[in-house]
Amino acid sequence: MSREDLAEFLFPNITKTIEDYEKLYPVRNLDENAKVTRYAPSPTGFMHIGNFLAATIDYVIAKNSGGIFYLRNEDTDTSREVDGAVEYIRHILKHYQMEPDEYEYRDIHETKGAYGPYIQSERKEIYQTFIKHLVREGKAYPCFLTQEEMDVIREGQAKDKRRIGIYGRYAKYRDLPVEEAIERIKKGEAYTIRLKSSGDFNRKFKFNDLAFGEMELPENDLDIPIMKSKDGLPTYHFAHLVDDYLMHTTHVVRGQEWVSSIPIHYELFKTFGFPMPKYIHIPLILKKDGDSVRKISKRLDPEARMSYYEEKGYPAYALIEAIMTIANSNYEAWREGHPTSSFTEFPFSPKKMSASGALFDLDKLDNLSKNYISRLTKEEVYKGALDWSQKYDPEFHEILSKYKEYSMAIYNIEREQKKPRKDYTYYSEIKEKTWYMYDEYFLGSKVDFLEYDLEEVKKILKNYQNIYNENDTQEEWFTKIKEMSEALGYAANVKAYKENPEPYKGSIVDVTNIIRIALTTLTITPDLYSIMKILGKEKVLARLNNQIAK
RNA sequence: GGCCUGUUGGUGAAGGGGUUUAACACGCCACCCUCUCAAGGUGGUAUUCACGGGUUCGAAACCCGUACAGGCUACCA
Repeated sequence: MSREDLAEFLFPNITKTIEDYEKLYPVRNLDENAKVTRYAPSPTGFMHIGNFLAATIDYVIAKNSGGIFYLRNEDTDTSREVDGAVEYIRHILKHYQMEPDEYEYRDIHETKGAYGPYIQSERKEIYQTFIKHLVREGKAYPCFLTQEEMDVIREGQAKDKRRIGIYGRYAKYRDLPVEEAIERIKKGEAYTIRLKSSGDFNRKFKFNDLAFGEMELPENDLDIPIMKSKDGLPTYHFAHLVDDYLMHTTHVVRGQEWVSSIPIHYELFKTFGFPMPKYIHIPLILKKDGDSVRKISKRLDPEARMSYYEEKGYPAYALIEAIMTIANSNYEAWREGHPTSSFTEFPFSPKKMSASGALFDLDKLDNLSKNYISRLTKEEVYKGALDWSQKYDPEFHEILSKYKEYSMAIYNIEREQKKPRKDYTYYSEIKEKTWYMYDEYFLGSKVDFLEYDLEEVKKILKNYQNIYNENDTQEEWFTKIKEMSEALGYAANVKAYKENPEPYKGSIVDVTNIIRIALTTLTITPDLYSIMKILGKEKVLARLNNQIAK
């Protein structure tokens, strides 16, 4: 019996050939410089910030070159699959304006692109066609090693300080006679298909990574599994080969943790004689943990998950800016010169990427976000707050819907000027900073005048009630406050008071603080005059009366 | 243990032999402005580029070694 027989026995239903698929998926009709990239996540139900970095770079590279950015669902590990995961990815990509040109969304029955299926579990036949070819050529074989046997091998290798893995004499089944293999399978023994590696670990090859530059790596000599026993699906490495070949990916962007797999991929592509895509291995996003630094972890670090940024309500723009700064630190300088350009116009350079991992700087993100929100119009801020609260704070959402103009007036305080206020870092902060403007929240909260004497407080509030006129200009209003302060024994000039506090009960700061507390419960708010304008006469008087009546 | 990759401030980093007394941005600190804030303004914030050696008239930059850090070492991606 021959290898041909083994191939037929293993894959009796596979009738297509590699050539058939090559015809089905011809070279893409694109410009010479157009790049084809993909975002290829596993549907595990969350998105890691590192994956987001990769996706962003993928998107920029494709769009910047007039190429294609497609989404491929890498669901070969059925045990890790989570319901709704792809739907989540779809939402994220949409939210960050990185919608793929080709995709397959089962949940909404939508698919686009001529190089599909874009879901790996639907590509089983394709993979098996390539595997069958390898078996026929004697470059892959069924392996009957059990998990227990492999554990023993690994332990032995570790003990003897040998390299770990299935290679050389540990590859027990690589030369098993075809008859015996068929017999074992007929008996129902579980098997994987392994690559029969022809590499030599002591030989090096040169590899050019677009980010790292040239590196020298040892050849792969591991008989790595290419097809799993459980469901006949390929492993990542093999799917990468087949998919990126057939889908004509030109640039693979992935995390640095993959550089150690390059020898495997190099051998795989070489075995088939396929051209390798270009690789851009991107820095890992790290996290400070005590004195040391480690890869940011979805389990330990909330900020590793994209959902963290959504929950807080960071505008998509801010996160993209922050992530682009990590990709290429000259991005900020470019942005200064191109304030209204899309990030996709940025001339991204893989070489300029840091080779060492980057700590994600939340302070920087906050700053970017704060600046961005400050440049928005009041309508845009309102929209942002409305969208965010709809999902994360329904009660606040109701209030916002009810008081649209009123809310926008709040957001407009010191906004329409050259240097606008920077109050809000993210949308969830808006409620924290404006709640007292709404009676729904204000009326139920405690008003605490701190260490101020309550009789004095009432006196000040009564006086203020008398001079308050909702039609005053800001200047008129402030002049009145000053006059009132002096009349009550408070210094109108803070500087003078600080230099010589003796003759006074306090300063105008105390007076305005008391009014501020009465109106908002807080000592820190935006400009009082603006707040009263927005609250309106009725609310202002009611809030003052409330305290006087106590 | 093996293989690979890194190492410039609190953070992202620029710089790839002399123009660096190490850019820029964020953060932090101080002061000014000021009704509290938020802003805004001014200034400060690495005597030095992990360490040791070498090459050179000259090194953060080039070479070698060491240390340290990180990644990978699954029928996970």
